[in-house]
Order: sequence, then C-alpha cells, then structure tokens
Amino acid sequence: MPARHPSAKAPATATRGVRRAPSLPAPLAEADDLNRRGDIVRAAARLFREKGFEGTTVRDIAGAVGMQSGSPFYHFGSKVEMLVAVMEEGLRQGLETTRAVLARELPPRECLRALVEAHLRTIHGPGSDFIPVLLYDWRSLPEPEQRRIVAWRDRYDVAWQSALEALRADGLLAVEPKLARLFILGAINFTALWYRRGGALSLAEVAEAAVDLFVPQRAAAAR
Amino acid sequence: MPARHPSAKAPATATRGVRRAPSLPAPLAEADDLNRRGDIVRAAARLFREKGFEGTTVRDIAGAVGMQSGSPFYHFGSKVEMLVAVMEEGLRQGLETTRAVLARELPPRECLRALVEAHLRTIHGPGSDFIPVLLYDWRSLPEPEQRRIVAWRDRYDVAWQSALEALRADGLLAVEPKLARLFILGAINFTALWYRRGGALSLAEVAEAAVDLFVPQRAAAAR
DNA sequence: CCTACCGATCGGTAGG
DNA sequence: CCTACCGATCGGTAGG
Repeated sequence: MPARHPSAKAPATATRGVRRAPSLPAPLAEADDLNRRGDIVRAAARLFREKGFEGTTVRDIAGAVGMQSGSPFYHFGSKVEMLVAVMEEGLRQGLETTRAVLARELPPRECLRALVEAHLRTIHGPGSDFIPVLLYDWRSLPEPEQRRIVAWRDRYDVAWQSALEALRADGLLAVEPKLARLFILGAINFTALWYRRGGALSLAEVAEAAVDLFVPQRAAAAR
Repeated sequence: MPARHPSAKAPATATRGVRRAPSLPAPLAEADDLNRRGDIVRAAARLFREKGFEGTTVRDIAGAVGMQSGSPFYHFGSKVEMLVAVMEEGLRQGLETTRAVLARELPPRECLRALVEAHLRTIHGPGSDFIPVLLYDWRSLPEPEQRRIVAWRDRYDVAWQSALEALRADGLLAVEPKLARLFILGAINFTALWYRRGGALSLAEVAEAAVDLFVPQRAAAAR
C-alpha cells in the first residue's frame, strides 16, 4: 500500500489537522505538507487558466512545483480533486473580499462600484487564477462536485444580490436585481478575455466605467 | 499515400470546388463530400461546446456522424482544423445576422435591442454551438490560427461599434462605445452559462432587459 | 471512407 | 515524496 497524506482521500475540511490530540502543537511536517498542497493548488490554477483542465497534465503541475509525475497524488486523490480545490479557493477568496466590501456599508451606488472593483481584482489581481478557472472549466467538473461548488457560489450570489436590492430600492436600477446581477457579473467576468494589466486602463477605471454604464450618473445624482 | 479529399490540407477557400473545369457540373461526389464535411463541423461544434476541445476526441466526432475513428482526417488535416472550421462558421453566421440587422436602419435604441436579440440567437438558437466554442475554447487555438480568426472577429466588432456610436451620438450611452461594446457583449456572452431555453424568460425578454439596463428608457424617452 | 496500426502520452498505482 | 510501471487512450497515418 502506498503511503498517503491523510487528507488526500477525505473531504478536506473533515480531517485536515483536526482529529489530532489538541494538546500537541501541529508538527512541522504537517505545515510543510500543507504548504506543498498549497503550492500544487496555485500551480494548478495558473496552468488550468492558461491551458484548460483537459489541456493540462498532472505532469505539468508536478513539474511546476518540482515534483515527480506521480507525487501530486500523495496530496490529492485525483486530478478532479485538484480542480475542486482551485475552484473552492477562488470562491473562498471572492466571498471574503465581497463580504469585506459589504461590511463598509457604503451608499448603494458606491457599494456597487466597490464590489465591481473587488471582483475585477479577483480576476486580474496578482495570483488570481482561481475564479477564471471556475468560469472556464466548469464543464470539466463531474456532477457531484458541481453540486458542492454550487453551494459555495450561491453564497457569493446572495452577497451581490443584497447590494443590488438596495440600488433597486433607491430607483437606481432599471431591471430586477437577479437579472441585473447576471448581466453585471457577466460583463465583469468577460474582462478575463480582453483586459490586460499594464494597458491603458486601471482596474479602478474599468470599474468606474462599468458602473457608469449600468447606473447612469444622472439618475444617481437626481435622487 | 492515403487518398485525401483535395481540400483537406489546403486553405479552405482556395481549392474548394473551384479550379475544376467550369463547363463540368459539380460532381455529386463533391456535393456529398461537402455534406459530410458539414456534418463533421456541426457534430464537432456540439461536442466541443459540451466537453471542450481538449475533452473531445476525434473518435467522439467520428462516432457522432457514423464514421470510423480515422475517417475525419479524410476531410480535415488535423483536429485543430476542425476547431477553426467551427469558429469560422460561428463568425460567418454571426456576421451575416448582424449585418442583416444593421441593414434595417432602425433607430439607435431599437437597433441595439435587435442586435442583442440576434446575438442571443447565435448563442441559444437551434444548432448554434459555434460562438460558444469560439468563446470557451479560444485558448486551445494555436497562435497562427488565432490571427486568422481575429481578422474575422474584427469585422464583427466593427458592425457593433457603428450601432453603439449612433447611440452615443444621441446621448443615450453613458460610456465610450468601445468599452460599452465589451461590457454588453460580455453580459450577453455570459448568458451561455445560465440561460436555458424553455425557462421563464424568452430570448426577446432577455434582450429587452439587457437594453433596459444599459440604456435606461427614461433617457431614451427624453431625447 | 475503412482497416489496421503506431508512437506518444495520459491518469493513476504498488511499493518503498 | 520518488521509482518504476501499467493499461487505456489519444491524434494521426499507410495503404487500399
């Protein structure tokens, strides 16, 4: 039987460093393992974004972190589990920054601008390949794993929904919040295919323009 | 040397049924060949959309049209050539319908509504898998082929640009036409990930809502 | 367009 | 986490 990292086959949150006797400090080996796992997830995210899930081989990922071809399977039970880890990390990051924006309790239009900019940063910021993978490799995820990710994504949508409902209540949104959310997130997600950092536009400027288009300033000023 | 369809390796438009002596009628075999080629392109489009270019095998495509695994290479020099054919067909269809809308010379806001609805139909209409493949398998296209497709896509963008400039000239567009085009097309393209035919909304309703969001009716009525 | 096939590569595993 | 490997599958081709 091959030696296996204890969390490789189990649902990640259930066993990762938990059932251990609480009085013992987490051994260094465990921390190192988690670092290596994180290295794999980051490398996989970059490669999946660049070449797609099906176009990336486990050997590509192993090579990117200096491992031999079979070694990633010490940390993950399958290639699909690596994809799940990438998508969950993207949603975790995105949900965290989204909730941080909402916590600032900005006026509705300013809140939308901040949400749009935050979402742009989860797509174009440094080391942010996770959400693009979620968007472009969704079809490579088998159905059971899709359900797991959808549960995460729903929480992301709820956060946006609340901001859009506030805009709508102030008469600043021309269509119902659910449709508006799909259109606005779609417009932002699509920037993955055309926006390049270091070009003529900063992310803040793109966010500003998007909000100008969706919530005309005249209507906002008139309220 | 294997028997090969004459157009399999050549740039498609250069040799497809052209250099033949003009007095002879096109032989039936030629017409049949083109039908079979079209069958392959349609099947490839459907499979690429469903499973991605890298996730689809040439055997899948062959099986879908009742051929043996090596037979598609009688019509195409490589798998990438099939991808190019799918994307070109999408752009050809899209450009045709877009230009037909522009030819109606509608007032700017109505023109945008018609363009949006036409684009929605090239994504969600019957047998329209070509544009989604263009959007989601772009990265699978090698650089030389990308340049060929970009030339097509530019013409598509020019058509949209003219409609948006008319809107802008009438003061109905809050941001400059180029950015507006990217945002609007992004919002529409993203419907590929959430819109389902036979659901609560018709394509015409989705188009109406999108235009309401981008070009508020109040501003349009006030002009 | 079929038959028959090839070399390369893939995800994954046994054993240490 | 490495070594060594396996069975399956892949895009593509020779020859007819």
